[in-house]
Parts: sequence; C-alpha cells; structure tokens
Amino acid sequence: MPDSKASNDTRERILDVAERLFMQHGYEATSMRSITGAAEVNLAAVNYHFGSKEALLREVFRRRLAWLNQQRLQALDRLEEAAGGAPLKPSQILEAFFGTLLRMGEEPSLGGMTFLRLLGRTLTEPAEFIRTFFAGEYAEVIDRYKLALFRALPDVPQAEIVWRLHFMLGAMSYAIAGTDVLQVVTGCEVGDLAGEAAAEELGDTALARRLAQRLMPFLLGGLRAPLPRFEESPITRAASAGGLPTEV
Amino acid sequence: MPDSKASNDTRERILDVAERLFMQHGYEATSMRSITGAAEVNLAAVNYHFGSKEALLREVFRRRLAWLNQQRLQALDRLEEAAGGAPLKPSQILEAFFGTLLRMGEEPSLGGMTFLRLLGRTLTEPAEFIRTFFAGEYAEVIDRYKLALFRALPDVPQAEIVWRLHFMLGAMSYAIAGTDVLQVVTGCEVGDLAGEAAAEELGDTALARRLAQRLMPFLLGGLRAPLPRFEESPITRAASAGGLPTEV
DNA sequence: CTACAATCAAAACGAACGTTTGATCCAATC
DNA sequence: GATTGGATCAAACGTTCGTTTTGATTGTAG
Repeated sequence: MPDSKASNDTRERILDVAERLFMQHGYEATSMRSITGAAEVNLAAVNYHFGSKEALLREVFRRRLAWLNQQRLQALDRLEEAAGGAPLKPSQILEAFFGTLLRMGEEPSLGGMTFLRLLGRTLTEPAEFIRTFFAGEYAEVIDRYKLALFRALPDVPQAEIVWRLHFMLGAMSYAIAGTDVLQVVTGCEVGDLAGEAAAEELGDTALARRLAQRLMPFLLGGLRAPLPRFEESPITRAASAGGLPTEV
Repeated sequence: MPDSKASNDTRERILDVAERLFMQHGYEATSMRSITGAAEVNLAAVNYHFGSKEALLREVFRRRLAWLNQQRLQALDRLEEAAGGAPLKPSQILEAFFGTLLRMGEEPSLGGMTFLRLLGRTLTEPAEFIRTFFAGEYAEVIDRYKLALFRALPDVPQAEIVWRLHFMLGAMSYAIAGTDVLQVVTGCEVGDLAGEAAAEELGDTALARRLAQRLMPFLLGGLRAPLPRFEESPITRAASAGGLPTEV
C-alpha cells in the first residue's frame, strides 16, 4: 500500500494544527478553512482523511488520550503489584493519575501544554458528541482509579470520594486551561508575586513542572479534608459523620 | 416615556432564554434564531435591545454578576468590620466568596443552577471579548479577597496563595458546570453510591445545597495543605519552605 | 506499464449565520 | 385628532459555514 509517508505528513500536520486552533478558539469558532489554511493542505483533505469536523476533533483527542490513559492504567498496575494486595496511599494514586497527565505538558512530542489546555477547555464543552466521546475514552480509567481510592480510604463514604474526585478533576482542568488566563482573572502575573523572578515568559515545560509542584499538594489536601457535617438530611441518615483520619 | 412594561418583558424574556440556551449549548452553538424563537420574540429584538450577540451575552452575565460581586464585597466588609483589624479565618473568607455564589444556585430568581452552570462553563471559553469582560467584572472582588487571604495566611508565600485561589476557582467552576456531566465522566450517578437514596432526580436547589456542603471542606483542605517542597528552584530561593500552620 | 491512493485547485452546494432595513403598531404627548 | 417615537414585525441582506464534486496531477507499488 502506498500509505508510506506523504499521507502521514498531511494527516499529522492537520492534527497538529487543529489541536492548536481548537485550543485557541474552541471547536465551534474554528473553521475548516482556518485549519486547512494554517496546515497548508487542501480544504478537502480533512474530509478525505477524517470524514468530518467532528471526527477530526475526536481523532485529535484519541491519539493523545489513548497513550495517556494506557500510561495511567499501567502506572496503577505497577503500584498495585508493588503493594501486593494492600491498599495504596492516596498520594500514590493522585501521582499516578495527575502526574502522568502533567508530565505530558513537559513533552512537546506528546502535545505539551497545548494539548493539556485543549483538554481542560474541552472537558466543559456542552456538545453532545464531545461528552459521549469523553465518556467512552475515560470510562475504564475513571473506574479503576475510583476503586483504588475506595480501597485507599475505606472510612470515607464512597459518594464523598466521587465528589472529591470530581473536584480534583475540576481544579486540574481549570488550572491547566487557565494558565494563560490567570493574569486576566487575578489581575496579575503569578510569577511577579512574592518576589519571584517574573519577567521571563515561562516556557511551557517549566510551567507544567511548576503547575504539578503546586497542584499535587492542593489536591491531596482537598482529598483528605475532614468530612462535612451533615446539617440537614432530607431523610435521617445512617450515622457516618465521623471525622476523616488525618494520617494517610 | 412609553418604556413601561412590554419592553422590559421582552428584554427579560430574552435574557432568561439566552441564559438557559448559552448554558445548554455554549455561546457559539447558540443561534440568535433559537434564542428569539424560544423567547417568542422577533429575530431583530436582540439587536434592537442589546446591539449584538456579544452584547447580549455580556448583559446576561452583568445582571447577575453585578449583584453577586456586590454581595461578596459586602460580606467581606462585614467580616472585616467584625474582626476589628484582625486577620480573618480562611474558612470565613471562603464562605463569603464561594458561599455567596453557591447560594445563588438555590434561588431561581437569581438565576439558580442555570446561571451557575453557565458561569462555570463560560469561564473557560477562549473568546477574547468574554475574557476581557470577566476580567473587568471580577477585578475588584478578586483583589479584595486576595488581600484578605494574604493577611489570613501570612506565613504562606503570596504566589502560593494565588495559585491555590486559582485551583479553588477551578474546582468550583468545574464542579458546578459538571453537575449534569458527572454521571457521564464517572460512569455512575453520585446519589446512588454509598447507599444514598438516589432515585429522585435531585432538584436544583437541593443540588446546590449538597454541592456547597461537599465543596467547602474540600476547598479548605486544599487551601491549607502543606506547602510543596521546592525541588528545583531556578534561583536559590529565600527559605520559606516551612510547613503551613494547621490551625486556622 | 498499469493501477491506485493521495493531493491538489477550483467551484459549487444548501444551509445557517449575525445583522440590517423599512414598514407597522400603539400608547403618550401636544 | 394629529404627531411623535419606542417597540415589534416580516423580510431580506451579505457572509461564512461544513461538505461535496470535478478533474487533473503526483508518486509509488505491483
């Protein structure tokens, strides 16, 4: 098959450009013409190689998420094997899940911060086809990590763990998506607070490393926070209002 | 002036419908025709009353954010007056900032969960006019609360506080935006875990209350988490690597 | 040489988009 | 009762969208 090289070049160039433009402007606001124009390929090339604009977006994510979620599953496998049946530590689980992702931000060949920002912004897109796609891509990973957290925190109600997993996903997504919005919302560049050397426009890989360094303690602190008091239960609930063990 | 009633009816009906549709489908994917159609007004009414689609979105947010951020500032004023010059507790600050917002979700006349979801989803939209608009609307509030946190946590580097404020905003935004996506990502309804009575489709006000109950402890835990170890500082940093005080 | 997948330029498609126009309505003003 | 001016209306404006088609050209594998 003459599928050797030119084809892959066009395909990957389209994917790279689409990844960047979808991140910069969002899915709806990015036109096929702007993609093919920036990629210097024919307008018909997208429909030829991918079939449609929706399928293009799916493929942009699939090529990254397939690798990412496989790494996440392998990381969890290794941890559980090393633990030999004992529950993992929450910090290990978070490191495997979020660390694997954040390390992609340091590696341009894996999409770098461009893909991370795209992912963070797209996770909140309301389009139906996007959400069903993510549901399928994430189902196995989320399930495995959810169960690992259940075992790691046996005294925490499982519903609470699911809520906090959701909070952690949000903190990470938003933090990543907003790394170039932060100064807009907060009115100042992060770097120039507290006397940090700020003038340097942080490189993407440096930014990813700094983000991971800051994010992981925050997530761990939130995950291990004391349980909320159940002030008003619609139905008198079973007594599970004990505090969360602080040692982890 | 014959500005009596029909005009305000049309204006507010447009705003209400736009709020809901922008939330459900996003800004770009919501057409003027779908808005005016659902609001049962003429297609030209939006441009007549607001000038453009962009101005409509801004007005949708302005009528809610003006009230919200005024409440936030007043809440902070009251706290600081009661403290009489002493630093506030972080839990008070978070309650004033996030509690004020989350209470909007319980009050349909203030937009309810519809507005909260819209807000959470729109905060990550890349469109320039949206980001500059939010920057202006939030500037004063963010600045005031940032300073309050600086005073409340004098031993924490200010840059770290800004990062964590960003993380908290993200956890909240995403948690709100995703309250109808949660079962997609996690593969299960939150309610039916841990033996909670789940069958009932949670009403929006009940959902808002439950969300606040779960979110606040998580945010506090994250905010007060131990400081990260500075593994690799580009410039050898002043010694501020001490643990965060646990009592708040 | 032949065959076939990949790429191209160009044009067109129908549909949907945000916006504008000019007429019409109607209550308030003089 | 005529006039004014804001509110509403039907209709059309010009543009852009995603997609498809046509026909020619390339480079490589059999």
